[in-house]
Amino acid sequence: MDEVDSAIVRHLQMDGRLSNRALAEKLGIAPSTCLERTRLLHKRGIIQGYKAQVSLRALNRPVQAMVSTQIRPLRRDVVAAFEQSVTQLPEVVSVYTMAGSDDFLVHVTAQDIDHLHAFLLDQFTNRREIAGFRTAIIYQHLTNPVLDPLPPTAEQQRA
Amino acid sequence: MDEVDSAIVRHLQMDGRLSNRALAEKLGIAPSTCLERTRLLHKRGIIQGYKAQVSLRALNRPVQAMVSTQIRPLRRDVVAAFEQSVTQLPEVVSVYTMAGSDDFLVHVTAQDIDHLHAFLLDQFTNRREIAGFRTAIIYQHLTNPVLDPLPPTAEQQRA
DNA sequence: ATCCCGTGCCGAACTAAATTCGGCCTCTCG
DNA sequence: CGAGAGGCCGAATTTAGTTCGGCACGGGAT
Repeated sequence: MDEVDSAIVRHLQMDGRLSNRALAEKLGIAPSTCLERTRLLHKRGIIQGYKAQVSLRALNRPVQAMVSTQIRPLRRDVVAAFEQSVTQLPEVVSVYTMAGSDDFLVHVTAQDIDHLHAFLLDQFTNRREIAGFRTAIIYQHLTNPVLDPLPPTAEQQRA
Repeated sequence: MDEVDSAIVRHLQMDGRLSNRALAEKLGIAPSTCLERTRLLHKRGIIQGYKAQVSLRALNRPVQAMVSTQIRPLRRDVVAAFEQSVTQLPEVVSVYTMAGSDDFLVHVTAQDIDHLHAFLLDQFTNRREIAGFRTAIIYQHLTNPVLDPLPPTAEQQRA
């Protein structure tokens, strides 16, 4: 993970479809070298994949909310089942498993407030393991375009 | 936005580097047609771009936390300035602007707990406009791989 | 019913990119 | 000082992206 690798990661975070040639040119290296580097970044699991960014508005899901959720009993199998099933609901964008008074933060999207309410009544109120939840509307969700690597720890250096 | 468009969106959410030819073959349409469709999805703003998914662990940032933040005064300019500056900090993954008792949820990453603590002391404790914040550690963050479009509203139908 | 036009799709031709691979350079270790 | 490994390069090949002319279908007007 030298400076070239980290530049590759930075560029591909901004534009995941940047062509290998264009990327090579930006970095001042040969396309074949760039390809090799990028392949290694995949193999090492540093680059996990590529995703299209889709407009929630265009998908007709302009309403977003964060649902703070507690489940009981807080057992391994119950936690795993909750994460697994909730993540796959179409209204759910992502699930944060938390330490603290809330066990999960569930980021959900809906067509409008009525659908959000219906979704919560159907999927949350009904579930036995859900001991309680609070819903907060999200006005806006901003994302940092680039996450830079940090210098490796002493432990990672040795590996 | 017919069934073909929505299939394109679904596939590109799962694999943003899927080649046009491979995508066309999956859908049973000609590459030229598929290219045309995909271009229109960009032009309409439905597909906003592509991003490489990077492993936070490989980037040496295994610790994640959600920081619930209140700012005062809750004025437009103060809110905008906060969002803008915080989103660009390297430790920040994303910022949710919220309704309710917390004004923001800030998703942050760090090398370890010590760095997280230092980051909060440097960037949050110091700021005048931050009236208070609570930090909760994130054990895990799962993401739904595919967000499907919802059928259009009556209002959108007319457009 | 028929003609006309617009829309969308197809596939061949062309342009450009991805990929492979042999060779070279450099650095390190014996 | 020589041998080997690693990494990089660039030409050649394979594969993909892109353009464009033409065809088919469907709707509306005559």
